[in-house]
Amino acid sequence: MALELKIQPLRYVVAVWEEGSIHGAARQLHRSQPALSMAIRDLEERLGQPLFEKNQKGLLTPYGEYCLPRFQELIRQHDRLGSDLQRVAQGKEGRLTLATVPSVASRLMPDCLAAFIAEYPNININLHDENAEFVCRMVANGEVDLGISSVWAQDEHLNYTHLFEDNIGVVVHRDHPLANRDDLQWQELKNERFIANGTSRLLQNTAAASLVDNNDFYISNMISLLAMLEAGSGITTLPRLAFPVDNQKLCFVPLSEPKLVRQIGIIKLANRALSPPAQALERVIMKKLKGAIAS
Amino acid sequence: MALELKIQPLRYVVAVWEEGSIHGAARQLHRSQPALSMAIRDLEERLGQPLFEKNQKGLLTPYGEYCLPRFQELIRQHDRLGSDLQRVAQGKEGRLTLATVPSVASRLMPDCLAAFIAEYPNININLHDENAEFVCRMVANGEVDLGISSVWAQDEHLNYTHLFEDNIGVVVHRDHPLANRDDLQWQELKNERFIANGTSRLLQNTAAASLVDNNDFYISNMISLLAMLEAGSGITTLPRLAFPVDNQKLCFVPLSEPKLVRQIGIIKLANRALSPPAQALERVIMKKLKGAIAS
DNA sequence: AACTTTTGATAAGCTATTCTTATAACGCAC
DNA sequence: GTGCGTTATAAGAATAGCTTATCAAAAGTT
Repeated sequence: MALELKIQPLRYVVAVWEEGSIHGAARQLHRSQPALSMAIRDLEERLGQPLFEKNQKGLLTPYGEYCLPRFQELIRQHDRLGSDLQRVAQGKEGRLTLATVPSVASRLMPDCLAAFIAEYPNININLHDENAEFVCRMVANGEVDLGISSVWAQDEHLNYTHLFEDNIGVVVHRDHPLANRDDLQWQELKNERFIANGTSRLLQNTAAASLVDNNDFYISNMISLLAMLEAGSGITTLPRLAFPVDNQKLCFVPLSEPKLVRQIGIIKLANRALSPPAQALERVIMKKLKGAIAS
Repeated sequence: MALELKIQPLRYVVAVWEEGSIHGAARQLHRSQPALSMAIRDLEERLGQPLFEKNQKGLLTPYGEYCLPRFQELIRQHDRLGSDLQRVAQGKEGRLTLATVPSVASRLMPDCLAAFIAEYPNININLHDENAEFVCRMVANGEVDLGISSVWAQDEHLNYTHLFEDNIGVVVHRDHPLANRDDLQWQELKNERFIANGTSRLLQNTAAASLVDNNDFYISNMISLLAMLEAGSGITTLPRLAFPVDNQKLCFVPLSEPKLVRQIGIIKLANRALSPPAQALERVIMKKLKGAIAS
């Protein structure tokens, strides 16, 4: 009942019509003449009507005239789909969504994405910056293809690929007595006014946890936080990458005891393949950031 | 480069997705499980990306999710085209144009077309009535698929299939002295006022030609012609089929010397196949009219 | 008109695809 | 682990699609 059409014989019909003869079409398609003869005869039999007038191939029957544009239409749609799927498969086209923590978004992504769009100019990119927890959640929910973050919580549905470590240190005003030190132990901060921020939870469950625990001064916004510190109103901790490189008034001093790092890596869904553009971006990121050291 | 997609494997992908497993899909499609496995793997390789997550078939990769609706779309278009072409090939759908002489159009076509549309209700029919010359010309020009007419002129591009003969006779008022005769010889009409009409050229090159030749009274419109005759203002000749059956005031008397007939048959283009609906109508016409005698 | 050239049809055989059966490997539940 | 349900793999059969060779028919040439 169904009548299964194959694309190839339809091409033959169109070529014969275009060339005006089976021979010419066969030459153009790099096929032998009987190949076309037989394929077209088979198609005609399956349709139940001849497409070409007998004794004068190249001239369509009325039914053939009805069929021809429809054949061409299906061939067009087929070919369009074929090349579209191929471009998407190769990551040359499509949509890419990713989420990173703000420091990565502002310090590392510009370079990565520049390299990416140079190679894949037709990808629609969507970059979210959120805190580590939210990045993981967006990946887990499928809201983004890829995340770059520290692991927030062990989640068996998520897969973490390590990229580099980011040292955590203390941020103080350059006039502060602790400034210009090469390293610090957390106990030296006991009497400082500590301002917690979004990254402070990295101290939880570490030796320095009490810095945060005994504290109720919290500023989430980075700009406000820095302004506060620049005013000399306290100190905070930040991962090095989150500390603005060109800041004139503040100093970053690594913590040596305990030495604290946040692990930055690629977060993706476990047991789930990446979309082709995401695969491509992952390759770029791995090449650029694998083993990099925040500076 | 091109990437040739075949419809069948696309169906497999859709079925696996619908059924949630290769096994289920294979059962539904009456194929073996490896057939689907291999076809899908081949497709994935050709695309360059997996469509299904490994270890959990039935779950699409992001790329697979991109592909699936497009596969379905192409399959839909393919199937729609297939059934459309099949319906058209069987003459169940399409467009049919034909031209006949007016007498055939009004006396014979109603029956024929009624029988035709009973069998082929979805054909768009277009019936022209024109004189024999014009019918032939429309067929020759491809303006209509089929003509029913007498042959106007020998034309090697046209093909004539005889259907029946139509006697030519004299039409007179019932009060006329010649009325109620069984037959007539043309000489008996010499002194009558002869009104020529569109069918009078059938007398050309016959023994009765002088009836028309020596005459300059011509009425093309059948209604006007009949009104003229009913008023007793003259006589004319008509093929029997062109004489209205239920006319109360006029009589039709066949010519016996010379016995004149017009040949009515199907006119089509030589060396050209008919459209499927035209083939279907031709069958109906042959069955209904072949050898019929005009009465 | 005979001859060559061009074109399409047919037959036989080869190859690649596509399917089947049989069997192994895997993941999952118990 | 064992057992069940599923998928992957291997080997072989069926078929679809192609090629070469050949013939027949039509069209163009001399």
